[in-house]
Amino acid sequence: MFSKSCEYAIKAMLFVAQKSKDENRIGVKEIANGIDAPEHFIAKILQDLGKKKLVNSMKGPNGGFYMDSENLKSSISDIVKAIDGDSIYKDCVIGLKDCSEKNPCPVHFEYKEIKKKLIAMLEDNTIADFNEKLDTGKFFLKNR
Amino acid sequence: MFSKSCEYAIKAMLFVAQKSKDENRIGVKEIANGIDAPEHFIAKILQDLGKKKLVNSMKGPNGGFYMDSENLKSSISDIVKAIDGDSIYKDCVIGLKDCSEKNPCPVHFEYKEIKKKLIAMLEDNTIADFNEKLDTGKFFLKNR
DNA sequence: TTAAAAAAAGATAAAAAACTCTTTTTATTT
DNA sequence: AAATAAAAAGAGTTTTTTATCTTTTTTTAA
Repeated sequence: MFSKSCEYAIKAMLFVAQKSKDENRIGVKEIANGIDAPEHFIAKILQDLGKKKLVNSMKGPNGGFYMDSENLKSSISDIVKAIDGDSIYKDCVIGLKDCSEKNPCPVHFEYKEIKKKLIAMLEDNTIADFNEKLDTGKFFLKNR
Repeated sequence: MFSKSCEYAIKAMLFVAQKSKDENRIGVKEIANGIDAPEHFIAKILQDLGKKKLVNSMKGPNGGFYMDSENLKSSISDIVKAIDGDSIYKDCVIGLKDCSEKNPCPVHFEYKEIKKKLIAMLEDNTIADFNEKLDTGKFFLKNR
C-alpha cells in the first residue's frame, strides 16, 4: 500500500510528536531506534518532511526534531501525500491510465467505496489523535 | 497497492478469459496488445500463472493461453495471492512486524474494517463475473 | 573562540522490481 | 519428415527503491 519510506515517515512523525512534548527535541538516532528503522534512511525522510513543513528541526547540540502545534494538526494523509504523492488518491487499482466513471476498469465501482473509506481514515486521523492513543500504552510503533 | 506485475496479471487473466471463449486460444502478443503491457514481461507472468494452474496454455501453432471452466472460477484474490503473495492480507499498513489485536499499531483497528471490505471485494468477484461485465462493453482493460 | 553535537547535503552502494532479448522445447501443419 | 508457430526457459539489462557512508553546515556550550 505505502512505500517503505512512507511507512517509516508515518512512524517517525508519530514518534517525534510523542517524544518531543514541551520544548523537547529528539535526535535521529533515538527516532531510528524508537521505530526500528535505518538511521541514515529516516534522516533523509525527516529532512524531506522538514522541507515540506510537516516537522521542525534544529541543528547543533541539543538540536533535533520536534513538532509545533501546527505540525500536530497534520493528518496521516498529509504525510502520505508528502512522501508517496497522491497515487493512492488517483491511481486505478489495476493501473489503467485513465480510469474514471466514464471509462471504468472492471473493479472501478467496487473499489470506489473502499477507496473513499480509506481516504477518510487517512484524513480524519491527526497526529494529535495518535498522540493520545500512544499515551495509553496500548498501541505500538515497533515490536520490542 | 498491487505490484505492477500483479496489475498486469489481473488484466491479462481477464483478457484471456474474455478472448478465449469456445476453445479459442490467444497468444501473448495479442494479450500484451489488448491490455497495453510489455510483451515479454507478461509472458513471464502468464508462465507463472500457468504453473500455478490459474490459466492453461498450449505450445505450437494455434497454441496460446486459454481458460477452462475451473479457471473461470478464480477470484481476483487468487491472482493477487499468486503474484504478490498474501502481504495484503497479513501485513501491517505501517509495517509493524507483529501487528495484531494484542499488539496493535495506532491505525490497526481503523484499518481492520477497510481491509475486511477490500478482501471481501477481491474474494467475491470471479473471473466469470468480470467476463459478463466486459461483455457489456462498458468496462475497459486499457485506454484506447 | 574553540570544541562538540547535531542536522543537512552529497555521493555511493545494494537490493528489488520492471522489463528485454535469446535460446530451447513442444506441438502443428504441410 | 520438415518447416513453422507458439510457449517455456534462461540470462541479461535498466530503473527504482532502499540503505549506507562521508562531508559540510549550523548551533550551542564550555
